[in-house]
Amino acid sequence: MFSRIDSRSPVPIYAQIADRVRVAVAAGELRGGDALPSVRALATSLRVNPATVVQAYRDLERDGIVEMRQGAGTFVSAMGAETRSRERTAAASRLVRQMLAEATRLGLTPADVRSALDRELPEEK
Amino acid sequence: MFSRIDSRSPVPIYAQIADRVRVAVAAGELRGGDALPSVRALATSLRVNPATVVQAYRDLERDGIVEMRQGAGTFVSAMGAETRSRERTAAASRLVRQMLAEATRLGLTPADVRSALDRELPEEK
DNA sequence: CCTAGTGTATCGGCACACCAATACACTTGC
DNA sequence: GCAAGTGTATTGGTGTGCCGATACACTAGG
Repeated sequence: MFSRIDSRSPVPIYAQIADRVRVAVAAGELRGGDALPSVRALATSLRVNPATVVQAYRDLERDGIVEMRQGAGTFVSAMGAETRSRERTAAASRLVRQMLAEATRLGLTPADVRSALDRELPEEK
Repeated sequence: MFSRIDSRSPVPIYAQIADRVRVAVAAGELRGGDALPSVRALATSLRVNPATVVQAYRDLERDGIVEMRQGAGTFVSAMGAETRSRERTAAASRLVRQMLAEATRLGLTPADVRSALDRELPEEK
């Protein structure tokens, strides 16, 4: 599950780890209550420092994806289906708002962004 | 034109300067051949180091927005209307592609992004 | 020419993100 | 209880982006 970690990538290792968990949860491979690898186990497995794994897990906890219980382990938090769906739409909105702000920063209009999205996502049903 | 520069902002000063020029050019306030403030003049006006202004101008030059001529000054480069329009669409595409990459990084689908954009931009004709 | 004004180049400090190392505190299971 | 395994906290090293300082090279105008 954590096979591909690139230490030379510009995206930090802790982000790569957290992203793996995110997509695994989003894809349903990990469900509420499932245990994640322990900080040490994952760290030695990835040839990485435990603190790096901790940072990844803490980010996930801040976003409500997992819960860290001292002495016990780290587990993906149980979320109802509609809560999860709401989280997805909220994340998407944050992303889009941030992009729109960047667009106006560059002198682009919302219409420019919309047509660009239509261009990048042609497969529309 | 450069009245509002926030040195405590997380976005770097050189980016703030470059952005000002970008929107001024996009809005038509600056046209091809117009001279920008000299590196030193703008630097002292903003209470900023000349090298910071240089970095902003170099970024603009890399993007083809301006041309720096040693000993002469910095001028916005003359671009045909269709060239400018092509630049806009290219910039918008870059932005959207980058956002889509981030979205998949978070386990979101293109459909999530599209519906989020529809939600954020309701005024559509 | 040559001076004043322009961009160019290089160095250095500062802050911060990233990550390794190490010692500490807690929970579980026997 | 207590040992093994878990998360927690602190410290420090390394790299890099940001920006200030200073000296250099070129171009215009008189």
